[in-house]
Amino acid sequence: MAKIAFNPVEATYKIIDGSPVVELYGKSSGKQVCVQFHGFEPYFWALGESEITDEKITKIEKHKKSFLGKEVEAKKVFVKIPADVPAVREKSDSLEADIPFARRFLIDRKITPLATYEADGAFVESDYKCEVFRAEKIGIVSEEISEQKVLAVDIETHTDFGKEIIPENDPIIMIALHGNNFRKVLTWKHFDNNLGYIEVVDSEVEMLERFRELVEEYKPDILTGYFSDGFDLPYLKARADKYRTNMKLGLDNSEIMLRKGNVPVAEITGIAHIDIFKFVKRMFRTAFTSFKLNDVAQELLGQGKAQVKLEELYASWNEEKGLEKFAEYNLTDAKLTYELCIKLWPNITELTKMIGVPPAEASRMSFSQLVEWYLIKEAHEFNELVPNRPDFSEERKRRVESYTGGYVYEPTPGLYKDIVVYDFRSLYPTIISAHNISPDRIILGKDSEDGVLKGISFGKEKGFISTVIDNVINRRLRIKEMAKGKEDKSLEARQQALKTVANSIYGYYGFFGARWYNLDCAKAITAYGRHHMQDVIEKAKTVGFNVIYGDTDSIMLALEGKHISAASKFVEGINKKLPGIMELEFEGLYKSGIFVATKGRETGAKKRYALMDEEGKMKVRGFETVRRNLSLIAKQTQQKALEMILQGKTSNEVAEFVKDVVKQLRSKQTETRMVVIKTQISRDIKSYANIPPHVAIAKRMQEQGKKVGPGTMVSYVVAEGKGVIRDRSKLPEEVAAGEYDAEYYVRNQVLPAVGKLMEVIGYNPEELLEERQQKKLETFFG
DNA sequence: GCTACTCGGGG
DNA sequence: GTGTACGAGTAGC
Repeated sequence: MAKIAFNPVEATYKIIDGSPVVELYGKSSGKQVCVQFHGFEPYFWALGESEITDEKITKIEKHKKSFLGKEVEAKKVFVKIPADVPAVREKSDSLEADIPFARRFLIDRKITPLATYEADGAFVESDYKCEVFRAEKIGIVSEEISEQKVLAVDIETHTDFGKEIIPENDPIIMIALHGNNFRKVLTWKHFDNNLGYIEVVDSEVEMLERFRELVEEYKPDILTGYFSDGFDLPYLKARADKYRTNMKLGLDNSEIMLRKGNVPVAEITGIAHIDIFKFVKRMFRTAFTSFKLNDVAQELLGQGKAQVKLEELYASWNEEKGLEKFAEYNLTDAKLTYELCIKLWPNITELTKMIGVPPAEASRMSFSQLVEWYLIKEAHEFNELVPNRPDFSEERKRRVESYTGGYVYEPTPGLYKDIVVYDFRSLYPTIISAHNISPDRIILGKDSEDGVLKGISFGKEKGFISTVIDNVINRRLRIKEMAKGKEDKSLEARQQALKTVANSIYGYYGFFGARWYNLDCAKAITAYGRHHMQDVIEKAKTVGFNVIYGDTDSIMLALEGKHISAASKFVEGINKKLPGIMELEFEGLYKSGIFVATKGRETGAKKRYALMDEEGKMKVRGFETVRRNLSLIAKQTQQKALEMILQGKTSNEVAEFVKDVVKQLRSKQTETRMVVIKTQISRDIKSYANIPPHVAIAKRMQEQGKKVGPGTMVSYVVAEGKGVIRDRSKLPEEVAAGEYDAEYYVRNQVLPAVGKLMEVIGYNPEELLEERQQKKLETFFG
């Protein structure tokens, strides 16, 4: 018998001689290994008294379990192979009959990917690309994780810029690889260069084969790319298919696997494929507005992509000229991707360890999935049975159910000075904990003791989910305590992971696809949230504060000459009376803020405001920010006007600025690029039932003999004329300078963008147009 | 207000 | 594969 220590990074299973064998791929003494485990039996749970018989059932055990607050006797029904489960589960009220086999193994054996385990057994013969170890026993050694070898991949294709990228037609012309002390750009045309990392082969197919070889030699544990689920890996596979060669990157010699669905996923057996774009997009969902590699890298790494004109690549390749800079560009993309993956790896690691699923999966999971898989893992620890997923009709029913959300205090439109903002720290998680909001503790028909909930209350004994969230919150507080004064990336990442899950549980209760879906819980949480908010607002007013705004968990007070310490003292008093771990905390102090009116009314718009801090940094919420189908002139005017107002410029100054923009538009001096609206064509032109402006443009482009299809970016300008917008839309090159419809841009773009701002500073937006009326009169009489 | 549609990331 | 999928914003009616 041999003993090895290893860190699993991937889990799957195979049927060998009619029995399932779990395979854990990972690292052992710096080398890739596949640890096989025989003898883990597939099973599911069945409720109810009735007898279940099926020839596929190998044995049935009886166990005492809890299920949604009830003690039940459940039958553990075993079958020979995982695929037997779907065939047998229909015969009873089954539970946990859809937990994938490899994941079931991880949960039951308490194996957390990336941690260190020891296996007893022996190496066996195989044709795999790594050694295969047959384990008799697997046990945890430590939670320590080993260093992972990361390889980033990026491809360039031969695509006419602006056209749809078609894998069947457009060859791959360069492939960049970037690892630790490893960089390479493969290509199949010779060109002069001083770059040491270029390797030239004779054809695309040779390049694909060389790529496969390089991956095999480098032996990465992690393969990463930017949007590689939807682009690089499927593309590599498609090109390999075309040449009837293979893209068998899997350690078990399997192909790249593409999961079809709404969201594409590419998988490689034994190597964790991380599409770092997906992870970034979830992690920074609210923090970033753009998720292009250049912007994300700029934000997280402080450096952007290599500056090239990508639209020149196509011709450059044809003419075999100027290719060096594109090779550099290609490598830079791979390098940035590599560095993003390295930088975010601690976060992926901590999420993996917390949720207990392999990194390739944890990195792609939505918030509700993270919560769900965490709860499934915990359920096993708590001897709880996992509820089933909703069926189609149940899901549809849930989709239309709605309920009251957070409390929003309606602001009085205006410009304010010296604003202090307080937040309830983790409002919903702390409510779940403090008020024991758990599906297994619901008591219907009884009001809560504090009088907040009517017709429902929650028992005193801690429930499953409220216990789980309690643990999560407490662990997070301990870690934050430990991390104090230190710069520990993994501690920071761990508290982030805990926060992510804690913050997602409320949304999970109300998510239509959730196993522990519970609208009563979701409603109770928001009811408590509204109660506590209203309570604070009322008390603030009582002691003489001017409450200007409040939304769900935050409240803004105008100091109006009061010292900030008066506000702190007030909040201290509030905190003493809040139940459990609930707490109101200081968020920030702002020197000015603007709140606008709702459309067509006098009342203050909710969720639409801008604040400016001492350093002049703006915090803009709810205004039209960066939407590409809004013209630049509208976006820029709004941004600038907001800035001026918050900096304390007079209403005359701001009005003059906007009037200037209007004047420029009307006097036809605005550059065409400022009035261009861009939209992409997504499908075949003929298949549109309705014709929006950009489709009308696309049709005309077709008539002119231009190739227009899915992927084409259509830019258009609304020109002067009669009828609906689509009849007046023209291609930017068709319009002469100043041919745009000034009135459209003034009234439909600029004015809506700044109108409400102008009202706040005492300007009737109509006044901004008056110049034209005068002009009209002049021309009439002139 | 509802429905149809687009977009994101990638070249 | 013992599974599975988005989510927000806009134009047109």
